[in-house]
Amino acid sequence: MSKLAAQPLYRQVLREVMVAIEAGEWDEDESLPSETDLGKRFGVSQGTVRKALDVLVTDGVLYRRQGVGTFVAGTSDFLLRGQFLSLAGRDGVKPSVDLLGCVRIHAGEQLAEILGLRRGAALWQVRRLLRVEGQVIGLEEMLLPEANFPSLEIRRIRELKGNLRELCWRDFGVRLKDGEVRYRAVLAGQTEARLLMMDVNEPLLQLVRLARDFDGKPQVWSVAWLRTEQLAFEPPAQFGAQAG
Amino acid sequence: MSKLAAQPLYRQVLREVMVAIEAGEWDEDESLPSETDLGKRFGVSQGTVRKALDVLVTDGVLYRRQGVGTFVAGTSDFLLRGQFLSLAGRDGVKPSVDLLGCVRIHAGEQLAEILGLRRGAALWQVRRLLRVEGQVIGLEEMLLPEANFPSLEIRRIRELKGNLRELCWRDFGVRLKDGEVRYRAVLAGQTEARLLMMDVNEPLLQLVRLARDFDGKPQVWSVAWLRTEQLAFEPPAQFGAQAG
DNA sequence: CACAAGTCTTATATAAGACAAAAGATATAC
DNA sequence: GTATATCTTTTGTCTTATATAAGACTTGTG
Repeated sequence: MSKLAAQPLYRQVLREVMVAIEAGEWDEDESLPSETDLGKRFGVSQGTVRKALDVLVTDGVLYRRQGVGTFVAGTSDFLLRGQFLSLAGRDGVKPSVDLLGCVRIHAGEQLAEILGLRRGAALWQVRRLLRVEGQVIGLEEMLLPEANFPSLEIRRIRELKGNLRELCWRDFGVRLKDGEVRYRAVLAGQTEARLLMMDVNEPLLQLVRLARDFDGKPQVWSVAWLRTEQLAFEPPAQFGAQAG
Repeated sequence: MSKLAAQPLYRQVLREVMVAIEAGEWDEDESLPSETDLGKRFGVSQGTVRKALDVLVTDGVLYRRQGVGTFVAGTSDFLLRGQFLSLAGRDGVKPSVDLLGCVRIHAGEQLAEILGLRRGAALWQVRRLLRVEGQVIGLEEMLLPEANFPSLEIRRIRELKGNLRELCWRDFGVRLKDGEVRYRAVLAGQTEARLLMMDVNEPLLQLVRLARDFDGKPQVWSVAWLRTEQLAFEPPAQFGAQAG
């Protein structure tokens, strides 16, 4: 391991592992080499590798199974992380996704500023429909700078089953890190009502998120509108060892 | 440290530290003994203590400052964790709280089941109003079993500035752990509209949470209704070492 | 005396190595 | 053939040693 950096060893290991993942060295749900082997490779102890992997596990990049191995976590999709729960019940469901379309638009002033672009910059707008048991339950819209994702094709999105997150780093080398989500309650407008097959002025749960890459650069702006008459939305459980 | 338990050492330490905190051995923002000293006390090494504290830090029970010490985190209040952001802006504000009242009601069937009580069991209903810059922005309602919190007095709640969380473990020894929050969009009804000084059928962001104690027993059911015309709600950032 | 630079003490933070526990795979007994 | 033991590989736990950070204290200097 290079000595030049003034960073702790485990941070350097963390970085290297992250790079390897980004390079596609191990596929999704494929096991990494054992902590011991990674230790040999980087010239550090198993414990140090472990500490690095700990961070990636709590970040959701990896998951572990004792006695078996450490695996690359599926690059689960944007706002879809999280589940829907019936108002009384305890068991949640994940929605299925239908790609609606992918068109080229231009950034408004606000959006341009948020994404760090000049006004009027070209953007891809991708829209998807969320369903639970056939019922349309949500609409999701993502905006990506064309500069960073030059040849975004709907065909390719379909190939990856609409998983934009996966696509971003497979085809463009951009590994996205989730940002904070903001919640609002809004009334359905014309567009939403039409796509979600509901009446206007019905309440919708709106989620907004800015996803950045691991260098902190803004990459994807996404907004979702969810119908919550029958189901409530629950964001993904955050990790960290369970207390008790 | 007692050897009887078939749990890892650091879990036992974790438990003991938690008990000590619950017993009020160290006040809010007061530093714990050093990791080394705690190690002596429990008969384990500094590293083991550290691992236990790690969990409590990511759980938000403690916080650390290198070279200084480890401190008991303030028992910040329920749904108030989280902040409000103006729709464009990036800097959030925390709302101020006004206690509306505390009355004794009886559990309906559903609520009784959720809280693990018999139907019709007595509950305390506490209501609070949230304000940002004077503007009423939210209503919060909490329901606590009278059995576990026998003498809940509005005077006492006021004393602790409406911080129910603090009150729960100061006066009743119940340390609450946050549960997952569920989100919905609803329309304002008569009651909400009146208390929030708005029209009926305006959209409201509804947050529902079941808070349990550290033994997993359900303790407090809370619901909040938030106006999000001007501001969006952002839940608290979850911890875990920052990647890099 | 005032003030800044060094250094001492006490914290947390990191690293390595030894060992334990869990999960599969494989061999063995019956 | 099937159940049970044992072997191997992997993650998980724990200790010891050392590094780094932050204040307090000391000391030199105008």
